[in-house]
Amino acid sequence: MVKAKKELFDQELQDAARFFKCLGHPARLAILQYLASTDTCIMGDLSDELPLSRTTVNQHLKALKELGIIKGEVEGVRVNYCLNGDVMERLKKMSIHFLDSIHSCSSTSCS
Amino acid sequence: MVKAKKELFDQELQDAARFFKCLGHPARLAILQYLASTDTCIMGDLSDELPLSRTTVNQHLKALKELGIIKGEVEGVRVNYCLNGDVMERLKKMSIHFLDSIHSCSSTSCS
DNA sequence: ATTATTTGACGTAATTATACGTCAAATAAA
DNA sequence: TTTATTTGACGTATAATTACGTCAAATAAT
Repeated sequence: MVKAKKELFDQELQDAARFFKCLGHPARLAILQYLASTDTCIMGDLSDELPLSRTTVNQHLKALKELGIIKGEVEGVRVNYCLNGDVMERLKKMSIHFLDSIHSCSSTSCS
Repeated sequence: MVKAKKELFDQELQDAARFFKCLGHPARLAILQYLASTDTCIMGDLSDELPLSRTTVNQHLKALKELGIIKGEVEGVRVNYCLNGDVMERLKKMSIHFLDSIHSCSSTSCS
């Protein structure tokens, strides 16, 4: 790659793409599902649940944290992870807004 | 990477992740927006519109075609691209279903 | 018939993502 | 105090993505 070109697109598209990309791995979707299913969740719970090592799970958590989709409450040596309701809501709205703005063509050339 | 682990997750999660991943690049979102805005669209139109070379645009089109999100009608030497309404609808439903299934926790530990 | 368009296949370089092990620091338990 | 847990930082190897140029084949235009 000579140069990354993502920054040449509309900011809105970049933001949307970042969110979608973060949802673009089954491990991260599984993490979100697990966090939605429980109140208390530390990393060990996740790496027990997922077929991945602790370090890899940590990496996926980092990606989700960077977008603010999840947050971690430090409790001593442990960190209790949970979803960020506000960001999840924004993410949901953004997805629906974007997908609704895309309506398929109805011309005869598109069978 | 010793081995890809994606296939160890639920098929449903894998499918959802594949769709989200495909939406995870601003160029592909821009392509979808453009296709939604016009009836007739050949690749030259897209590479004029986007800040990317024709070959790169072609690569993104390929990714979208592989998931069935768009389709191309061959018209002589040209290919008229358009959205696949059915798949777009499925994608929309899947997104909403998945995101709705994730509701943030309400415990006191999650402020 | 010759020239111009348009596309997809192929190859390639650079970047990013994925997966994991090891280690040190911090806290908890013994 | 010593030992065990838990986490995040760091490094590393492999795979995938992104971006582009070149080329041949097919069709359209001259």
